[in-house]
Amino acid sequence: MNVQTLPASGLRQDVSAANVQRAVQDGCQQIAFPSIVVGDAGAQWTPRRIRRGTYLYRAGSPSTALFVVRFGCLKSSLPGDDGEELVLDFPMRGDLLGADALAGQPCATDVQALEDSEVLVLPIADFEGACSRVQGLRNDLYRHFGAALRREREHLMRLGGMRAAQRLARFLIDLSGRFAANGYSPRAFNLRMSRAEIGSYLGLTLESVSRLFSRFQDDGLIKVHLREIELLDLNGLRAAAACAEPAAAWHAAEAA
Amino acid sequence: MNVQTLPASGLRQDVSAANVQRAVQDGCQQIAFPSIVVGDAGAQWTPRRIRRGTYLYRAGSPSTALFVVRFGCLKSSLPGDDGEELVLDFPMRGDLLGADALAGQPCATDVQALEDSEVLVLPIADFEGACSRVQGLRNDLYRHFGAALRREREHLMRLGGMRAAQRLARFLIDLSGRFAANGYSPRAFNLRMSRAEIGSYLGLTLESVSRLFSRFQDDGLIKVHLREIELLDLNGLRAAAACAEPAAAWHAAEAA
DNA sequence: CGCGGTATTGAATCAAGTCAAACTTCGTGG
DNA sequence: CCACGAAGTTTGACTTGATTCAATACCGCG
Repeated sequence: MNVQTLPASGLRQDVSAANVQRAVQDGCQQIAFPSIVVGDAGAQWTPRRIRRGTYLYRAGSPSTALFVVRFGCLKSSLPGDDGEELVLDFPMRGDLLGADALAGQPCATDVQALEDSEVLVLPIADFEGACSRVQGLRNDLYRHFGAALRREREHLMRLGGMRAAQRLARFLIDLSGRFAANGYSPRAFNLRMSRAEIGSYLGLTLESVSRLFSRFQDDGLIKVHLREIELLDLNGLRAAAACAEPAAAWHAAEAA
Repeated sequence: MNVQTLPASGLRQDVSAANVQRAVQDGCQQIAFPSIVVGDAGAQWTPRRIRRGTYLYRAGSPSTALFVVRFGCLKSSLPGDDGEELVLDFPMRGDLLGADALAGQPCATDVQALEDSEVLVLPIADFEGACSRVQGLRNDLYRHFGAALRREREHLMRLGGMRAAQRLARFLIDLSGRFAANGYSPRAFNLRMSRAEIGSYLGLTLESVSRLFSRFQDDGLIKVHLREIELLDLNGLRAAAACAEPAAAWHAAEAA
């Protein structure tokens, strides 16, 4: 098992396209919580709905529970001192939230639902008890932490050493994989987030994001209209994601 | 206790300047492992020296242990597919390494000593046992994970929404705090890393880093010669770190 | 139908990257 | 001990990718 390989997951086994998408380079985001699914004594987890636009929690508020996203798409962001927010992640199915609770720290981020979503809640008070009862919960947790750190590293890589086009291409491939793992099509999906939010996440301005979408479309890599997006040329996208030379491979197609 | 506040630490109590430096904005990097220091049954931790330039572990190798840095300064980096490395962090005293072991994953990063260093080693096989024996170890671990995530968030912020000068200023302030917490002077210290490594860490080129050092020096904020650095005007640096407008406050001093 | 929020597009600017050269420091070996 | 070479650093000139400012277009909704 190497870095790219994912741990076997009970959560994912019902998803048909998962295996295909697993290969889409950085698939690290799938965090499995088999112990939750198997469930038995894990009955402590209670579902909770979050309507679009509402917050699961806000930065600074006391952290009281762990959450696992069951479905939907959220946004976790760091509210900047200047009013501007910095988008850190778009948590989706299987992602864990509220880890600050374990450390006994107040919430460090805002978490808002980008669409109607549902999370499973485990009050932190019940955590130790649940751990001793549910075999594997703690291991799942460790795995999650590892995955979260790896995910952030990926993100750092995007922000640190990549061109704008690369970042966006990777982002799309990444999303494709995650949506696929959630049972949606890996080729055509619906961006839950605005250009501004994508920009913040990728360290770009919303205008740059918009421009790049247009350029990708002109190059025949994608078809995009507002938040509807279709990936036409996965390989081309991968090339754009990998290639430091934007004028190379996928640009040649421009002439055709 | 809020986000900025640090947990009480046995590791730090002998350090005189610590309290002063604690205030230096994002002091989150101090991860305390009181349970190690208190030690008693935690005798499982064995020290290990790492000479400058040698690796503690390499990406891809099986992860066998947890490590806590006792002294020295290391570099953890993601070896890029293209040969270029991406510097993720400069672990120092109190920082935990090898968390991949908990998740049962192979090492994801290279970790190399930038100076002669020492780490404490806990073989992963002994981990559960140590947890049950040493009260608080698991909590320390959770705290560490929380801190690590918060630290990465900080880093993301730097890379995402900040100008080059801001990033470097924050980096210096950050380093100052960490060195201080390790018993060194917060005002004058020795950079353990090259310009290229700083650049990689901050998402800049080495030339940009060099230029910015020169500029800070011209503006009277610092004095720098090779890797010897002295912070002359902490407040000015903080202003540079905070201010999105590089031409503002601290630039006025240029005229004087 | 008109309005507000979101997205696209264009033109001008600027920060940072790239390429290249000179200089310093340091370790090595003649 | 000094000369040499390698590695790391500084600085300059130039290029360019991305931001900024601003105008226009579009979609959804009351």
